[in-house]
Amino acid sequence: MSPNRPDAALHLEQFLPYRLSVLANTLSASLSGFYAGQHDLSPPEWRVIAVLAQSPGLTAAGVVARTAMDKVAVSRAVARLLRQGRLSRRQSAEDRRCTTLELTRAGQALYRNVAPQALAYERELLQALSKADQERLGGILELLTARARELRDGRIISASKDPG
Amino acid sequence: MSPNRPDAALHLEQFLPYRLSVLANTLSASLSGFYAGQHDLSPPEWRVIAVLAQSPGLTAAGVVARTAMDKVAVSRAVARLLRQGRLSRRQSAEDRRCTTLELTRAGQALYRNVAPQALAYERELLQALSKADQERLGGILELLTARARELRDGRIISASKDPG
DNA sequence: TGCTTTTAGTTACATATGAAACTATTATAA
DNA sequence: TTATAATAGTTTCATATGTAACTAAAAGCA
Repeated sequence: MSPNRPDAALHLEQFLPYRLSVLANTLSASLSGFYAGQHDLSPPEWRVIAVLAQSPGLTAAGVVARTAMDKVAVSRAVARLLRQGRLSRRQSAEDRRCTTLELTRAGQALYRNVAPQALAYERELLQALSKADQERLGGILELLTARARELRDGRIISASKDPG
Repeated sequence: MSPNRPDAALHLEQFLPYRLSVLANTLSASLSGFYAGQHDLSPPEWRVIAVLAQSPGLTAAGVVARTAMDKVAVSRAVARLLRQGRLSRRQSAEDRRCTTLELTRAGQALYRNVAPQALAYERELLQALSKADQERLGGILELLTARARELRDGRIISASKDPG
């Protein structure tokens, strides 16, 4: 990848991808415990609900495009939400391959119930940070996410030139 | 980050736990592709290697304590690393329940090979950020992780008093 | 038109993961 | 002591997840 001092030690608890993974998993465990315990809702299902609350009438592919979920996850979440009566779908007339998705009344009620609690959770979390850090965080995540995608997609082979 | 009233809409792509999850998963996919492709090594296995490189002679429980991994994951990773000859273990004389773990020469060689590449990857990633943001990030992650654990363990019920 | 490719979405399979049960050993305490 | 609880680590089982294969419909194109 890039030639650093080849003998630099890696300290796991200081390693950024590891730290992000631990944090994200901790949050995810809290939240999914809450979704599951209170509402019989898995995290992928919640994501689908949240996205459709904002953008009713999306197709499954549309949900995929807006959520970093893969299409199998979306397909399964949608199937379960349909069974639960939280979602309805209608085959498109022009293109009979796709179906558009909408929240039912029950789905909308669920969203109105869960969304404020999720936001309250986020607020509690952010109170760990100063106002200044809260404001930086959004930008930092955006930059890191963009870079992570570039690295994953191999658009960056090795840019660093031993910056010392 | 998000100025939300109790009835504010939740926008998934702005929701901190979601964003962290997407970022962590992207990084994890890159890295585990690399570990697996180049070294036949799973992420949990890599974590065990990294921790033992720093702290030889830990028990499995010691690895658990230092890594947010659960004991089943550690047990499985250790079993596989033993089979691969990357780890050795010795039953403790005082307490015959526990075994101490050490990297073999092969394990050490693997660590010396992978660690610099992982660090290089981290460096590439961090170059997305200004020097100032790089320095803030560590502190932010520490604060968020601590708060996330408090929330998960229920030590905080609801502290916020509508700060808006 | 008819052949090939692409896209939407589902299903099948193989692997990963975590909770809980289990084995073996040590600690506690009546 | 000897019953009870606690700890280290493994195994079992049930679920989650991703890859690849599949079906159906549409698009490209010869």
